[in-house]
Amino acid sequence: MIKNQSDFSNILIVWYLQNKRDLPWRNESQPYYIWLSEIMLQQTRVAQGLPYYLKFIKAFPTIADLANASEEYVLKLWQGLGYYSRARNLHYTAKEITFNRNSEFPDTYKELLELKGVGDYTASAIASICYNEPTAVVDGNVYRVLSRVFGIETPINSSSGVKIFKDLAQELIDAERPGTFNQAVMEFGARYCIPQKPDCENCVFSDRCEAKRTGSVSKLPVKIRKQKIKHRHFNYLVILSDKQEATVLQQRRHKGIWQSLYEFPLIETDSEVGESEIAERAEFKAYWGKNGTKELLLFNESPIIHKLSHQHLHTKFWVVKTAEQLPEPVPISEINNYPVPVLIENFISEFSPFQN
DNA sequence: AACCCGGGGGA
DNA sequence: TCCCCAGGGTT
Repeated sequence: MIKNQSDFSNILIVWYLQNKRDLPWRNESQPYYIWLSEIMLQQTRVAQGLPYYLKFIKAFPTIADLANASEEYVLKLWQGLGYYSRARNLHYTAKEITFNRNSEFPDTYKELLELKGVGDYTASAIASICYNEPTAVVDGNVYRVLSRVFGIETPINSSSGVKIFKDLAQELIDAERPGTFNQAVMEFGARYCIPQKPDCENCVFSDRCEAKRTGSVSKLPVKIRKQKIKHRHFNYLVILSDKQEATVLQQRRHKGIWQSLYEFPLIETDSEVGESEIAERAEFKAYWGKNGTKELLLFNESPIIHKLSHQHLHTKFWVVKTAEQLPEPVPISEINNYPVPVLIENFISEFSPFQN
């Protein structure tokens, strides 16, 4: 077992200094860059978030640049990264700091926690990395490392588990270099103490890891509940104007998936439907008019199943060629300026009339 | 406490 | 297929 706090911390930090990746935000101490990277990496692998981080700091070198951008442009750059409320909250908070707080970034855990989109993890990360405040981070990596090294079987997503792991991490943190400690635990979890088949024999904690001693590495951390997948049926009306120079996009305003992103006019049904059902819907008839729809044809015969972590979207794209004047036409040449879900982006890139 | 929110990658 | 990812917000 680990004898004391400095024992765990020292072993860990030695490993970290020898094995850490050279990531761009590790060369920064400006809170804006650390904040940006932490928001982007929430529930997101470094490999996936990295190109977005580089794109953002290039487009928005300062927090004021971000604050002065339009939400639509921020969402466009965020497109494909998922969890779009992160982008909306990021933009909201950039404006809050720039315009209401005299461009002064909060510099304590407590104040950071008040920012929209900043929870316990992110506030701890920024406070420790930027301001040397000894506040321990607890993310998926920390849960895994601590549950194994200390043999803790309390479910990580129970209220008692959250407190137990936070308290333990707080006991273990190196008060002299909290930012290094926090990043070290996470890096160790991400690169060595991995979910599946970690190399326990050569681990720096091999002689004191409780899970290794009891052979329970593969069972830790314990996690309860599994969300069940919900199936939905989407029918998109891909409107094509007479000369095929314009289409129609609508913004998703209500709460739910893809809030604030754009999509084609949507008909959601309880089950898969055919052409006759679509033709009866008011949403379709709105593009019918006196001059008549010239064509209604199905782009994909079998539904495209777009899989989110908690929903499967069975999707049909219905191409509607109409002679009607479109209410708010979107020129095809501008379609790529709109932030859209990956499901829509994939269709756009495959649908020949939308290619230049 | 339970549920919602994306998309991608690894085994 | 299933799991998980440098989590946070809402109800």
